Amino acid sequence: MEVKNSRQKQRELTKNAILEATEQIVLLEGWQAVSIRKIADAIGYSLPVVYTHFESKDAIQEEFVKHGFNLLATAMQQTNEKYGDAETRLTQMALAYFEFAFKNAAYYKMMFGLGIPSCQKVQEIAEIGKFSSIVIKSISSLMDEIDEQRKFLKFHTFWSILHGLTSISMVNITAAPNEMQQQILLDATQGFIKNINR
Amino acid sequence: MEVKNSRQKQRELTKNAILEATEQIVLLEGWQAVSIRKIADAIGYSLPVVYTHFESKDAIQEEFVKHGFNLLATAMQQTNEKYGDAETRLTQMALAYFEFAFKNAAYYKMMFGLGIPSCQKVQEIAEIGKFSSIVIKSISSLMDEIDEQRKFLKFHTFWSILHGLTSISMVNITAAPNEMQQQILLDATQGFIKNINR
DNA sequence: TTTTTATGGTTAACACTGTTAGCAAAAGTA
DNA sequence: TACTTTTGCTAACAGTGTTAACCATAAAAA
Repeated sequence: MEVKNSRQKQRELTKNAILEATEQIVLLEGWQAVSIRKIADAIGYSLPVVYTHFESKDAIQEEFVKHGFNLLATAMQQTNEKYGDAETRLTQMALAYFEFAFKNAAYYKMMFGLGIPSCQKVQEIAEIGKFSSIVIKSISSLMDEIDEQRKFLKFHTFWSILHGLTSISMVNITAAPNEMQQQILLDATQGFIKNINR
Repeated sequence: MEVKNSRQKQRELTKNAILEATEQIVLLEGWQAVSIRKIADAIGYSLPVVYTHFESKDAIQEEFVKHGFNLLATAMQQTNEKYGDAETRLTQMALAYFEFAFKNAAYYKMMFGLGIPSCQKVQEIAEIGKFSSIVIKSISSLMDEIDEQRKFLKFHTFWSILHGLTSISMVNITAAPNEMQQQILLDATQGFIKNINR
């Protein structure tokens, strides 16, 4: 047990207040709406006080990224404990991951640096159609069925695999070596092709 | 053929100059380093001139997102034409996608709103370890092998699938319906599990 | 108890950012 | 030549992250 005098206690309290105030803004308006002045306003102190607890705005974000990964880890832990069979366990973990990301969208976006495209107009960019039609054509030549919706589903799956690997490599989180990245790509593609006709 | 007087010609020229100047900055320092004043400086005009060609900074970005998807589409097209066998064609497309993303990293990041995490410090966040160790444990219970590196590879593959689907859904590019997203998730997970022992 | 010393907090400023209003000069049209 | 339209400018507004200079007040030393 460490002894804390009232000074240290006070410091910790206002540091927590900063994080809570920031979370309020993040959840309501997203990280891009966070400003040091807003935080200072919310905790009832003047602006430079924030800088006595965090050396920059990035430092505050880092704290949130850490917290986000902690939340994700516990969500996975809980799912892990709930199911006995290894296969359903992994499937449930996939669902839990997905659920986490959308229930904590603000956190997830911060964790992976997502969110610049305005989320509204991007849907209307026609250029995406060119890309998807080419890939869909290539995928459907491997499929027995000709159901349009299943083709679209498979395309979305394939694209997700590609984009996921790419963006994780790009943010360089796990710092996997270069030749491994290619192996991962081929590994995932193989699994996709194998499963293409269910 | 439309007749363009010298006024329209001039307008188009400076518009192109804006895009080229912006590209220079984007390629050298990334999109976050782009400012309207820098652009104006580069094209030798004053600041508000930029606003006579683009109504906002977001509009400029939109242009780049479009251009990025065009580049991606032609890369896929070229790969598509090069290979006869459907299976190798799809595999080569996966490789081409990956190559495109890293050769045009600045574009790719803009297209998917990637890049807030500082890319340097994120690697050192210990909290990621908790998450990955749990998932790796769950994956390895499905594997016959006990090679550490292969476990890590499989984890990376699984994570890529999850993150890819999540972030594409979150940016909401294709606007796939909600129940389909879950199907895609299960589809990809199934393929991954099926292929887990090669 | 008095005098330093450290500390929590303040205001004000710097150097930026995107965006817009108002005005002067140039170019095209009558 | 006189009038209208376009083009480009300076200056400003309202923000942003960050830091320097300063002032009380509380703790520590004399």
